[in-house]
Formats: sequence, C-alpha cells, structure tokens
Amino acid sequence: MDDRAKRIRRNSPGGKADTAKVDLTAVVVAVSNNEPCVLTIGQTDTLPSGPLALEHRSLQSGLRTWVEEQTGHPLGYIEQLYTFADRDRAGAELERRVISISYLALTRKEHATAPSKSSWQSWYDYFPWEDHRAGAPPMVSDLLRPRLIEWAESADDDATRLERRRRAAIAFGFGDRPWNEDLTLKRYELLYEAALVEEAMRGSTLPPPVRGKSMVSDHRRILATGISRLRSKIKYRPVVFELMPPAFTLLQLQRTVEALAGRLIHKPNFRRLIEQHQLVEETGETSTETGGRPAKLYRFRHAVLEEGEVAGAKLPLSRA
Amino acid sequence: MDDRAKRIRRNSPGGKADTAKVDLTAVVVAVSNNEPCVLTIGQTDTLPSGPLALEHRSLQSGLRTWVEEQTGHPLGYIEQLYTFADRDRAGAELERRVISISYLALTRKEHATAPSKSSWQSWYDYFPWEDHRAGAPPMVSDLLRPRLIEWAESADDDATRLERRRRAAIAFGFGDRPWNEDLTLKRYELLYEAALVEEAMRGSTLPPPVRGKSMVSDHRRILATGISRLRSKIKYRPVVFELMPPAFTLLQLQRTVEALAGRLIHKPNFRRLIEQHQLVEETGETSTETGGRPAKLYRFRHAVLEEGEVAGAKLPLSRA
DNA sequence: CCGGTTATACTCTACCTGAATATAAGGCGT
DNA sequence: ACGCCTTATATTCAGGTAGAGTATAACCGG
Repeated sequence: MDDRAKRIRRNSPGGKADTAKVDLTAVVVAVSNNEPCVLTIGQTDTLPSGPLALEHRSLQSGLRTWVEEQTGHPLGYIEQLYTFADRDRAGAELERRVISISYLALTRKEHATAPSKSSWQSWYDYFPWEDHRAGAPPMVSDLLRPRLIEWAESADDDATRLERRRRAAIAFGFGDRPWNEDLTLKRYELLYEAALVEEAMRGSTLPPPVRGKSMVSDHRRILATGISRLRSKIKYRPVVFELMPPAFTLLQLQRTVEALAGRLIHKPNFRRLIEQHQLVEETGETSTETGGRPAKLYRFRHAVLEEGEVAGAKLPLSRA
Repeated sequence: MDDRAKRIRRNSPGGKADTAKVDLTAVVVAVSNNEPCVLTIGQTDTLPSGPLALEHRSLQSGLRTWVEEQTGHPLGYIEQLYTFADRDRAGAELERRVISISYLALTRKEHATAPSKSSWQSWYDYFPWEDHRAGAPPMVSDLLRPRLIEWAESADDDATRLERRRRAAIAFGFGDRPWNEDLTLKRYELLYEAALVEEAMRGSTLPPPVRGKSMVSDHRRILATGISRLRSKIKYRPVVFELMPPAFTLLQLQRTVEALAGRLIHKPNFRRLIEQHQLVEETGETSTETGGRPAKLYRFRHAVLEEGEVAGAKLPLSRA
C-alpha cells in the first residue's frame, strides 16, 4: 500500500491535479410514428446532462435525477455508454479536467409526467446519412463519397491514402461492400476527422460541407455512440420492447426496429424469428387501425428476461 | 445556457461538491501455458492503477503511463470496460467521491521491458468456479449450489425466493440449464449479494464461505467485468491474436481460446471456422514440439482487421 | 362483390453448426 | 524395420437457421 501513497503524492504537487468535474449525459431514445427520436433540452441541440454531486447515491441515480428535473421524464431502462475525458473538450483554458460519463436510456414519449422545456428530435436530423430505409440517401454517393475521396487523396503518403479510402469504403459501404448500420459512430468519427461536420470546424467561418444539425460540445458524438450501441444491441437482446406500448401488432414492432436500424426487414422472417424465440404472446385483441385485415395484438413476454439471457434475437436484416 | 449555470450553482454550495478523484484501473491479460493470467502489483492482490493527472493527454494515455510505470509492461490493445462510482467504495468518511474508470488490456508476458514488482496470477485463483475445461468444478454443486439455495430460501417473501433461485440457476447453469461462460460478472455479483465472497464480509470475523482469493477494494469485480467482456468478445472479434506469439499452431490457438472461455472447443469445427474466415495464413514452417505429427505454423492475417469488421468469428463451443 | 390493403401461413434452398469418423505424419521403443 | 502412440489434417452427415419468394385470409371502401 505504500506505493499507492507514493503515487498519489507524486501527482498531486498542489493537491489539485487529481480532481475532476464529472458530467453525466443521457441519450434518451423513444420511437413514435416510425421515427427514432432523442430527447433534447432548451433551444440549442443539447442532451440532458448535469454534474455528478455528492448527494447522488450512484452514477445512475444522479443521471435519473438530472433527466427528470430537466425534462420531466422518469427513466426506465438505462445502460452506461462510454466515459470521455478529452482535455480540449471544454477549451484549454480550464484548469480542471472534465469527465463525461454517458448513458443510453430507452423510454416512450407518453411516459412524460410534467411538461418542460425539453423536446424530441429525430435522429436523422443529426445524421441524415444514417437512414437507409428508402435505400441509401442520395447524399451518400453525391456528397459524402466525393468529399471523403478528396480527403483521402489529400494525405501525404500512399499508405495513408490507401488506408483512408479503405476506412471510408468500409464505414459507408462504398464499392460493392454492404452497408453496416452498426457503424454509426465510426462514420461520424470519420466525417469529423475529414473535417466535414460542423463540430470539426468550430472557429472557422466556412459553412460545414455536410448537412445535418450539429449539437453542443461533443453531444453529437455521444448520440452517435448511443445509436451504434442500440443498433447492435437490438440484434441479440430484446430491448426494443422498452420502446413499445403495452400492446402492439407485429408490424408495429417491425417498423420500430426498422426505424432504429435505419433499414428494412424481411417481414416473414422477422415474424418467424419473434415467434421462434417466443418473445411475445397474444393479448386476444386485434387492431383494425392498419387499413387491411385486422392484426393480432401482442404483448412482450417478460418471462424471457428471466429465462437465460443467452437467447438473443438476431435480426433478419434484408439486403435489398 | 442559463439553466446550466443555475444547475451548477445549485449543487456547489461550497464549490467543492462537483469535484471527484478519478482512478484508472487496468485488467491486463496474458495467456501462457494454457492459463489465463492477470497482471497484479505488490504483495497484495491489486490491479495496476493510479489517479488521472492533468499531464495525461487522455484517459488511455494516463492508463498506459501508470501500467508501464508500475509493471514495466507497455500496453498494446486496450478497451474501456466500465466506470464505477460507488460512494461507499472508499469508505463513507471520504469527503470526495472516487470515480473508477477501468480498462481491459491484452498483451503477452514476453512484452515486459523491465523487471518490476508486478506478477502474473491465474484468473482461476480468484474465480475457481469459472474453469469448466475439465467439466464443472466440484465446488459448484458441492458448495455454491447449496449455499445459494440457502440464501434464496432466507428471503422474506415467496416472490423473492423464486427470483433468487431462478437467477442462481441461470447464472450457474443449475438443473438442466447450460453453462454460459459469459456470465462471470453476474455470477460474482450474485455471490457478493449472497455474502459468499470475502469482499462482501469485510469487517466480519467469519471466514468467507467460498474459496478463491479476494482482491483489494473492488478489484475482483473489475476483473470479473474484464473476463465477462473478453469471453463474449472473442466470439465475434479476432482479439485472441493479441495474446498469441507471432507464429503458432492451430492447437495452440485453440488452447488459448479455451483458457479464456474456461471450456473446451470441438477441434474440427474450430479449425473449419478459422479457415473459413481466413483469419490466419501459413508461415511455411512447422512445429514438432507437440509430440505427434508436426503442425503447420500460422500467423494472424492483419488484413482481416481492415476488411470490414463485420465478419466476427463465432466460436463453436462444445457442450460436452 | 371486387380490388386494394394488410395479416398470416407455407415452402424452398443455401449455408452454418454440432458431431463423428477417417487418414496422414511424425517420434519412440523393441 | 516395425508397430504403436500421439497429434495433425481431411471428410462426411444430419439438423437447424437465415434469406427469399409465394400463397391464402380477412377487412375496408366503393
């Protein structure tokens, strides 16, 4: 234990170096009208967040407190995303370092208990290149591809040029590569590195080359982290149901998954999968709101959560 | 931005509540002689760790600095594990909160550059119930099962009793349930909750009911987190190769994976998988050290890392 | 009652996975 | 040299899963 004391002494010449401000930030997700949304506060595009304080029992309870206070939304399911601590995050003039611990939360818009200054924004306002439900958006090949190639070519040596081209091709599915919806974070980081998004150009007077709303500080990166995590998680854990009403049709469920994944799913295979894993049970009711033949209503079988977390539903994502 | 100011004011009556000490902790893993090992420092069972300081450029670089200084091991592959901030972690008497950010690092023992006070310990010294390579260890059914059932029965109401039994059965594969090696963290947390491990009995004079070395502070929980993460990750990402020498036989590779997973793998299927995904290429050499027919030596095809991270090798874990 | 629309059921094929078996190529003792 | 032990490598087979397409059912509105 005496090296520990030594270490601490070594790094605390003034007794101040070791302290940091800790910020909790939430990516709160809901889906309505087949549109995946994130909760923001104020006029600016800002995620709910606040400093960790001594009265908070834990990180999670601190986060819940902040989000409920700022948005009137009590949170259900939450999971930790990532901890950032870039020193230049809040500008170099700050003496103290800022640690930012981010969480992903899944909820439903109806769960709000109080009106507030918060509002819901579609994911795809911030990431217009991420919605492939109607095929790849034109901007991917018309705008992003040429700009990324330009960026790759601007590298000093051949090796870097090659590597940049390959990274871009993998992330965005250029050439004959498939689109991988899970790579949202990689794509954003690539656009940032290539200085194609507004956040990478702060202080510049030029307009950002790529459309898509930006967010305060590094909140768009945190949102991208949340989207990436959620898109991969829905494939092996039944978390979608956190976003569903108590009773729903199988098509509603499918549309919700499609909204999150940003791509279409083969209907018969999706139903087969859900039934195979016995994720839902019929309520007995039907819904005629869909226009055609009435659809059976289902509810989530909460028992699956207890049955051995192995199951995990892989999604039959269509290649079409 | 003026709610932000308000929030900060609200929680900083003395200007002190918002600061925290940030600790970086590393789970450094290597495999040798078919035994998965973790790097510890000093006499006590302590993971390499140290406070984040202002001179560190980032969390990762701070961690690398600490580990290298304490153990003489430069780190290669690292990934963030989890951020803990339990208030009772360092005892309630502390004014300031401690945030603990943990990382998983993969390396090889040979990479040490300097001798030091650090040493390698087998995972299974800390978690003897996690090694199922020779079948389920007797202690699981002889010791853990009765103790966990006892704990479940001691609950006040029927619902809790049922839920505890089910959680234990899932985590440890009681009854006819399969053993799921990924649940290392859940198992440790369950034993902690049931007060069967030493860490849950600090301050008590009774001997801990379950064998297995304990660690300083919450380091055993952090190690469990690392094992869980690594065990699931080897199934879909080619990270094992970080632990392998430059050239190896397919059986050596298999034994390494088995050491990590704590269970055996079906040999022909394992080879088929590796070849299918073209994870390796022949070096042209062979090794006769294995006793029987000389085995071809292989090296990792680094190109797969660039080829589109989708691939992901699922492991054919044997049920036998 | 007919076409539009959605729901639900069924089929077919390619591929993946678990599992078992067969053959090859070294070392070593007699 | 021969046979045996050990490990390496190749092949096969059955069951299951995933992708994709097609068929039938039930409601609505004109």
